[in-house]
Amino acid sequence: MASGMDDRTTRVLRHIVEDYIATAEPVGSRTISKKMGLSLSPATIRNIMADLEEAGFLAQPHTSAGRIPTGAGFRYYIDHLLSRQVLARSEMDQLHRAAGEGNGPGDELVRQVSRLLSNLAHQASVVVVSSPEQQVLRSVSLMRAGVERILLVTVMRGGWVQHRLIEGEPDLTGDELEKISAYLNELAEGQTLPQLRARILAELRKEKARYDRVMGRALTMGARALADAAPGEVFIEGRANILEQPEFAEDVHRLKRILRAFEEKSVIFRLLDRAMESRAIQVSVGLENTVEELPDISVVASGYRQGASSVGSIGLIGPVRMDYSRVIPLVEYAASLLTTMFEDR
Amino acid sequence: MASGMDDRTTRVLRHIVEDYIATAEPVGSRTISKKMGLSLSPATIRNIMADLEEAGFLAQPHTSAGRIPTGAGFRYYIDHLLSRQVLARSEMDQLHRAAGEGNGPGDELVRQVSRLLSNLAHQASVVVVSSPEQQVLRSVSLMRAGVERILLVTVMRGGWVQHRLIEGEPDLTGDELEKISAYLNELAEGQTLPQLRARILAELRKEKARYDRVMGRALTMGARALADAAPGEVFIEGRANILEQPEFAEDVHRLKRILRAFEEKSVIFRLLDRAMESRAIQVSVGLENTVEELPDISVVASGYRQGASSVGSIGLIGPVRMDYSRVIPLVEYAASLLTTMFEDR
DNA sequence: AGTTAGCACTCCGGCAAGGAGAGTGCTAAC
DNA sequence: GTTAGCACTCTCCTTGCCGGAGTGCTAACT
Repeated sequence: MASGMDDRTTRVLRHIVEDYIATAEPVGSRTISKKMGLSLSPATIRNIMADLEEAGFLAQPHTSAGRIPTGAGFRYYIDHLLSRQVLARSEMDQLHRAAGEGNGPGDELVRQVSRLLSNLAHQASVVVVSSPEQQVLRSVSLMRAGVERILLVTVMRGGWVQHRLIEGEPDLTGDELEKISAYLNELAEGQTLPQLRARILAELRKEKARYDRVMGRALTMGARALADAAPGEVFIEGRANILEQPEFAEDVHRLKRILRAFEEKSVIFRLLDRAMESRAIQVSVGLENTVEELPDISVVASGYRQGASSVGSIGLIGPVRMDYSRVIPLVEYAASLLTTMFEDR
Repeated sequence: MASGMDDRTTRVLRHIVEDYIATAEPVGSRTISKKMGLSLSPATIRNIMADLEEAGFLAQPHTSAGRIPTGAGFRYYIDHLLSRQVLARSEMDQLHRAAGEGNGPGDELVRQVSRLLSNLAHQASVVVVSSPEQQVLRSVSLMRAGVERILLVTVMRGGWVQHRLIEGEPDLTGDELEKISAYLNELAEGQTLPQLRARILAELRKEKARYDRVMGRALTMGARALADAAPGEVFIEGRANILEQPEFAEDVHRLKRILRAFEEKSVIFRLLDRAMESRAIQVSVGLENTVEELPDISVVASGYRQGASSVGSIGLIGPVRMDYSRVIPLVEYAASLLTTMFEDR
């Protein structure tokens, strides 16, 4: 069906989508005719438009307005018609610089890149960091954090730092704590969290642990602290950019819905979920994204990796009318930048 | 001048402010007359209103509209006329529960409380955490974070965790790192960051350091990592709540300005700056707050303490038309809650 | 002297009518 | 299959008008 369109028809569709992206207004037959160098008259374009409407790619807000692309129209455009823009040297440089500045622990890095991405694209940018469950540990440390409070700090490959508080631990001497910490660190290095858990349980079962007090303590504390899986994280930057888009500036209700969604991390998680798995860039248009609360927004996202395993994804969220030809390369570049940054960490 | 108003005049002002807070619309003489039990006729009220306008407490949007309070009007109301609402038991309980859930490291605690505060008040809530410079260290630890990368983790009293990356450190054996870490930890406990810096420099000057390799390394690394002061942090919760306020829903431009300000942490810092110093609650109305970008918003904030020293402040940001009688007790309670939470940490 | 009723006046908001502009669909001719 | 022409539709903007809300002023009242 979709492939049953001839070249001329698709060219018209393409022009309509691009004009609509540029102007945010319904586009009429005359405009397209001019844009195509008057090789076809407005009347002909109108016939083609009628066909496209019947096929579900266009819609009319009202009888005598121009056409606007439907979700399906955008989808077709993205899949078949889109020609990517080449990123400007300066944009790539800016992204690199942002990544360079974010040389703190992992979160600073992604945050900086995300912020710049959002400004370059004039959309809100979102990064999700997957739950650290699959990630590989580099080191762990136990630190005193208060009376009967101990902090377990874990550092993952790639520079992610996490900490969890263990409460109600009877006090230990500094020396004991150091020993316990060192012992746990030894067990942890190179393991994933589930592996470490399993390892701790295995060690606990060994007889020796029962006799060595320090070891025993280390293991039970480790088991306690790691009992429940750590959640992933979500960073959102450039919220104000979405106000740049006329569709949101006008419709306060939509704006409210999307800002509320930003406060609810689980929603964002679901939104970028698919991108994390896949290696290619993902574009969800309007209703396609599985989040009921936000039927009229698009998400362009791409996963980034740490070595072979995907550890998160970065993307943009905005109205369906987005400049995909520019935004898609941007997101892709940002994701690949993150991947390389994490490579040598 | 201000105190030169008789009781009747201030009562009228008070009713106008409260009615305006409730309805967000200019209020007329008839409304006030009714509200005061018709003890005064609309005509009399009009005369009083004219006086109040001359004194700068009221303004008319246009000739035949009612009056709305000016910034000065709100100021006077807050300083002299306000009667605080008593918090509902359930609200206090909710805040306590939020504080209980946030039993992770410090930031989770303030975040949870801030979020709930924002929902109870229907405003955006902001917490700033002062730069950790004045805070007292509980423990530090050095951890391996990558090739030639070491992470310095510091835990403050009150459960604040910070980490900084030290790059380009030649690799050490695990054993060496542990020793260095332990030594630094010993130096750090009970010190503030500046004290620790001074102490490290003093130790470095001692002869012994030159001979003990581990010690020497520990000190130079410590000096490097702590060279520049750590910045404070800012958390903003409940951004979407400001859309509840009709003044923002209507005026997209204002909305944009405030959302942009939220992305610029330094602005928020300046806004809550004053509250951090002072022990009492601070209310800045409109132009009073020193931030040029946001002349038409109010900030209600209060510092919270860790023992004797103030370590941050929590507050609400919204339109000048805020329900101060409710919001002020809320913020105060939240701040005192944070203070008690940090007490036993 | 302060308070009040009465009244003319102003301004906003809503509504209807009318015209311009944009764009369509259809028909008939090329 | 393409195009010109034309009638039609719909939105949007302007204009004018009316009712409502509220004010300020004046003159009468207590």
